[in-house]
Amino acid sequence: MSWTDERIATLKKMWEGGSTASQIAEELGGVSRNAVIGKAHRLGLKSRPSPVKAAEKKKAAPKAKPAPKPAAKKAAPRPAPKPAPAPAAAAPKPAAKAGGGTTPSQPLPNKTPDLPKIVSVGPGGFLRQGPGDQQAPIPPAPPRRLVPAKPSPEIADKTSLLDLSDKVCRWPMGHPGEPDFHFCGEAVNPGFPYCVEHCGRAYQAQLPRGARRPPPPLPFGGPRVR
DNA sequence: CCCTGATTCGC
DNA sequence: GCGAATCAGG
Repeated sequence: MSWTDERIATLKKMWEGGSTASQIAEELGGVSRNAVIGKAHRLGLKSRPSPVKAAEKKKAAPKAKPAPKPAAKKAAPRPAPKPAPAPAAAAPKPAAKAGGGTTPSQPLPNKTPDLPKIVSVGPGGFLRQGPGDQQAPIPPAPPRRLVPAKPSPEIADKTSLLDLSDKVCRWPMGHPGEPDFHFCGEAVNPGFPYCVEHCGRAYQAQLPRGARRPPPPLPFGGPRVR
């Protein structure tokens, strides 16, 4: 397998999107995890949130030891300070985006007006919720599943790879290389590469290793059928 | 052991 | 440039 333009683009997108090298390799197909990593480095992409060096514990605890930070053993001075945006995710704006397929049969008691059941706060500043209320509070939109609202008119107004900027959501829709592949294009959640809705999908609490569910974690609408 | 990314080095 | 082997860490 050779690194075509599309494959490189996919690699970049997924790498920046936070996918692991294994997931990227699986999506691309025909390449190993090492190949992805090697290529990523050759492309100039550099270490994003890697579980290995997740020694980032920002806590207001009375820790009198700011860590002396010893020099790296090998010649690899990777100054990845990781600013950590930490936006005020306390008030997720309930964008009443009635995308055609609303379900009016949802009375939504709203007995507890402002009382989000938040268990803890994730690393990126996102709210980590209990298992029961998965994505309930964030998107007010009812359970919608693949709305055929816009079947396949044109790719005219779709956000292509070239239309990406810091202001629009970079969430990929469809598979790269396919005619209708595009990106979300919505206004981004400030400080993040995705819109609010996709931030909710991109930044989820990592479940235990053994209990990962294959279907939801990644974009691209699921694994490609080969 | 599993996983992760980083780096090396022969090709 | 490529990627398997290896390294290093959680």
